[in-house]
Amino acid sequence: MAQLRRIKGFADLLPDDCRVYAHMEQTAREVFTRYGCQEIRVPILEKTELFARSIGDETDIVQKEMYTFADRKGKSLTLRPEATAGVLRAFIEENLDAQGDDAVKLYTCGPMFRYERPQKGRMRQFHQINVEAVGQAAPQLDAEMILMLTMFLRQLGLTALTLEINSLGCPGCRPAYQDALQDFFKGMHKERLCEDCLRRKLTNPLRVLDCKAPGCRELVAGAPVISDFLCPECRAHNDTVLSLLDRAGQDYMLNARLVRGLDYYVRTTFEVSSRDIGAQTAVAGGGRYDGLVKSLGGPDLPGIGFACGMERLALLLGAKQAKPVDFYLAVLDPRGLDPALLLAQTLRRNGLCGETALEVKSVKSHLRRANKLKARYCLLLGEREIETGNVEIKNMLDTTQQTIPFENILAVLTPEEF
RNA sequence: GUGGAUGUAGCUCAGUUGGCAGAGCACCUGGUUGUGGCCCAGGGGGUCGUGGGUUCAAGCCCCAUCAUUCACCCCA
Repeated sequence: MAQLRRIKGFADLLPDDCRVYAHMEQTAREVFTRYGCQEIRVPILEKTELFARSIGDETDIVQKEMYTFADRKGKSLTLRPEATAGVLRAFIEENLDAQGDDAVKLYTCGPMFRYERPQKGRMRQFHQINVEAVGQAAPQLDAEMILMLTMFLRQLGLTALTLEINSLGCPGCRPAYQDALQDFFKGMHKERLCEDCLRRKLTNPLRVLDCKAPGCRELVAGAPVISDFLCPECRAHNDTVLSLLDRAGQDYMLNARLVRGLDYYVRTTFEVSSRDIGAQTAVAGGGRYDGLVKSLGGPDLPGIGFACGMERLALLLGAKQAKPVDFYLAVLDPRGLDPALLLAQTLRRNGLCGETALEVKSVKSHLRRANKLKARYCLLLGEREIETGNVEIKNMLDTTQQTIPFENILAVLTPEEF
């Protein structure tokens, strides 16, 4: 019989992995809370239309990467490929703007799904930590979100990262830039632009800027830059954001070719990347999406958000050690099994952390196990102890050892001691 | 969707011109009548991804297939 295996691009996160993921989530929670963010959890399954409308029909995500299927009544549903659409849907549906706040800041984390070929740092099911801030168009919010992201990453101990920033303009000024780009690419011969870009220059000329083909990069170097086309409002917005980052001591690089893959971004876009995790370098990315909430049927509110890829952060973080435990209870005589379990229960009721042996073994083998668990104390319960009503307590760190009456254990093993 | 690489013990991997299936780590036991880590000795574990083919003989050569992985693409 063939063994059942996990499906392609879906990973089991084992205990060693989960410690790292829990650490990321805990750090995010702690840092984001300082900024007034609150947690929200939304379904991972939504109507297909939600993603098609928000992410953009022309994007690769919608065209070929979504897990879409019909439910039992024929409704088209999709496993979320990103979090923003679902969070904003909830924001609208639950009237979260009715609180009278300047901006509603929400974070969430969980699995996302994209049907792509897996490779290093790219899974079909992957995990993101996501933040959305809705209700404010002020550039100060852009700066705050970027600073919050970098504080989070620094708190995780990650420093060898690059922050890149760009402005994509707004519906007012971007068309002029797109026209200029199209003009620029119009005369380009097939030998110079790659196949994809020949198509892109008509459908979404901004994407050509992001192409990694050597020929295209060469060409793009001479292409018009968005900053020359920004309207006065976008320019002022961008200047304020950059100035605030400067004054906050935040390093960054301007990247006029930074174009994000989702259609809804306007003005500020940003990306954090690493060279140390393979070909997929982006660890976090986001931008402003004024207009998106309205286009999803909500009030006309501006917003900005970002996502962090947890798999990619995990590649940078490395393994996290298992925590030591307080005790391990070794049983050397069958009559000790019941008392051991009850004793362990008492210790745990008092806040201690540890395990009890479930079968009788040699002292040596018990101590080896205690050592492996990194137990601070190994309690021994054998024939001698049972007959005298004592327990032998061995301190695993300094190897000292004492015999004490069963009922006095808590006097020795107090939580304060740890 | 396209291209490359790799599938041998729980893990990481050796395996020569085709000739009895190996190491390190991990695990278990012992070295101490009831004392861990270090050290020493011993031990358990493998349909060599799967199915065909060539051969006296295949882990090794050929074909197919599945899986994994890296990259393109795209993105977190």
